[in-house]
Amino acid sequence: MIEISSPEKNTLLLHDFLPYRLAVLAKIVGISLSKIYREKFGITNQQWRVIFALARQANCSASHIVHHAALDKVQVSRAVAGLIEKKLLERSADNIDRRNSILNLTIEGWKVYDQIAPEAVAFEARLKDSLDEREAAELDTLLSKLMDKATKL
Amino acid sequence: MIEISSPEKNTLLLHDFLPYRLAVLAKIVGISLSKIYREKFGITNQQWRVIFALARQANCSASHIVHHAALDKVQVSRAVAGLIEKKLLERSADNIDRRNSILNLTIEGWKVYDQIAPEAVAFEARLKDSLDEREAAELDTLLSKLMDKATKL
DNA sequence: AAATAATAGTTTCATTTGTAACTATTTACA
DNA sequence: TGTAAATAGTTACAAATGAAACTATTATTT
Repeated sequence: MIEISSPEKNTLLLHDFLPYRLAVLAKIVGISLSKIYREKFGITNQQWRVIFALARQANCSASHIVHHAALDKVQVSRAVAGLIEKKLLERSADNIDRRNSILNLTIEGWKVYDQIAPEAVAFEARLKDSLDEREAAELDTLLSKLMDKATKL
Repeated sequence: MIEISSPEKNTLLLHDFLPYRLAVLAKIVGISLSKIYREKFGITNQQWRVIFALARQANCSASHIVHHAALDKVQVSRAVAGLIEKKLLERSADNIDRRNSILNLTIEGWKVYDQIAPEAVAFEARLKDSLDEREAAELDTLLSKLMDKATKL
């Protein structure tokens, strides 16, 4: 039996390697998106996620954000400090458990959210533009499956 | 006509937001994968990409790697310097155009590649484990489309 | 041929990030 | 009750990163 030799037989193709593709795609998308909140409002990606999470759920603690924005507690702590300094967020004490802080967007914070959110939605729509409805649904399923698997590796 | 009010009508769901999902997935996958080259060989992600690119194409310049490993020239410069120090890579001069360097894996570099590559392939296979053949092909298509779109935003 | 621009790559410096150690408070348990 | 463990969050320090300035060489223009 003849073995057909191929130059790529044992050579990994970076371009096709799934972790690489995900990293490059996520980075490009992230940089593109960040222009919306960074250039206009001087907000970092982590700060944006905190705003995003607080818009969804008011009166929550930093650790709540940790679990809902895929940030670690140091990142949240720093993002919150930055947002408080910008007066987009305010912190009050939780008298039931004084380890917790209670976080809320300020009026200004909501204004920023209300300006960025529609642009973010539009950005996502443009990104998905080349996908039809079936493909978009499929993408959703595939990302969920991969996410699920990745957290169990 | 009655408009059904939904509490989420205008609230962006971070969890469903495509750029966020891509960022989180890529990060988790990347961290998981990095254990293969980081813990065993003390190699960074960027160094790994350079090795990966050089395994594919020997005798190439740093700028060739820039274009084939999604790194900028500073990242490549630093990764190359680190790999030379580890004696996994060697640099020679290009006498036709002396601005270029000519990069090659050393024997040691190939040994490292030969150890990591199969593990990387196995890692990717595990990640794709939950996808059937059709889904894997679909993922490929969707990532290509998104990548294409993202570079044009 | 001299001056200018372009390319390849490196270095520097300021900012960001990650890890670990820390404070404060609450919970568990012996 | 008192001591240890757990949780919430911050701070400090080292390492990684990004942007800009820099060196060296080659290409282009006049």
